[in-house]
Amino acid sequence: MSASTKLSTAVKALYFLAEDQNSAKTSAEISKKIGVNASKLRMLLSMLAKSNIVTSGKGIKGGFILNKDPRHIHLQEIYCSIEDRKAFHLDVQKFTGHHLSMPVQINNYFLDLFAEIQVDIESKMTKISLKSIMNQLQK
Amino acid sequence: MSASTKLSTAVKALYFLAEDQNSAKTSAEISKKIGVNASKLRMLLSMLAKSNIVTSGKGIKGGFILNKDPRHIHLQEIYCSIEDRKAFHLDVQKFTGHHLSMPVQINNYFLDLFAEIQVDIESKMTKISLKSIMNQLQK
DNA sequence: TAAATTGTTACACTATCTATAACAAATAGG
DNA sequence: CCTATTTGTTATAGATAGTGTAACAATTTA
Repeated sequence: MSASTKLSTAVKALYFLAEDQNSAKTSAEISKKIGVNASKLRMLLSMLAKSNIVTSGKGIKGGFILNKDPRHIHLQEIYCSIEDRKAFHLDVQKFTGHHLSMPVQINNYFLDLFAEIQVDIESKMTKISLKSIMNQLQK
Repeated sequence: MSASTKLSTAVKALYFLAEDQNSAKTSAEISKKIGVNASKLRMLLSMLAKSNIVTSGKGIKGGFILNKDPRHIHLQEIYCSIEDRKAFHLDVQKFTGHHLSMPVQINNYFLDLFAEIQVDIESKMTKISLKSIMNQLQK
């Protein structure tokens, strides 16, 4: 599952949970609603539980409940919870030459450039809350 | 080869060609210089030739020559030449439900968001020329 | 004790990536 | 015209990663 698919899947699940914060929803219910395999959903939701974005419970009365105000859940927070890699991870060809050789310098140049882009994207995602997405879609 | 590796590899090759625009360099020479397989380099360079960023010639006196002023070659141009996909291609989970269902709406939301990020990145890459990279590395 | 549900691991299948090889087509020089 | 060289493109075999699902221990409720 790509990082971007993970993110949109997590938002779909959280959106569904946000619609009713009173009763727990099972992975099977969420799966039916958003069309993603229940086992995969549990993998994502267990990570969101570790970040306290949702609470999870096992057993007959178990399932997942949103644990925060949707106004205070931001895309950046969701992303960090479910994905280790940078949002727009980029790699550069390794080159085992002299540390000041041109290829090594260019690798470093691109690492810096990509880091800069990463900062831009993170600042963008930090400004987007689950609530703002919900408002926007209901227009 | 990932899109980002392609880009940094192309820049390394172009950098090398920019250092001497008078004589053609073979893929074998470039390969030795930047540590990338000659066959792979030819694939990249043949695309750059189709975009007229380099010229290519076959035979004994053949090879590649930079065909533009490094001040007028921009990252965006290099990227478009060697890669069809968007720089930061992101995908969203397909969901074959009602066209106004929540999952479909969220897919569309993310497609828009990612397109917006793409525009930001392209404008950033448009401002960076090969010459500016060369200047920066020689500091 | 039984049923339900999470959390995690495993697994077979597919797809993608990687690195290199191979070779036709074109070119230059003699 | 012949030979050596080099690009441009295709193929290919092996490795790596992604996908979708299943399985099941651990936990919880009743």
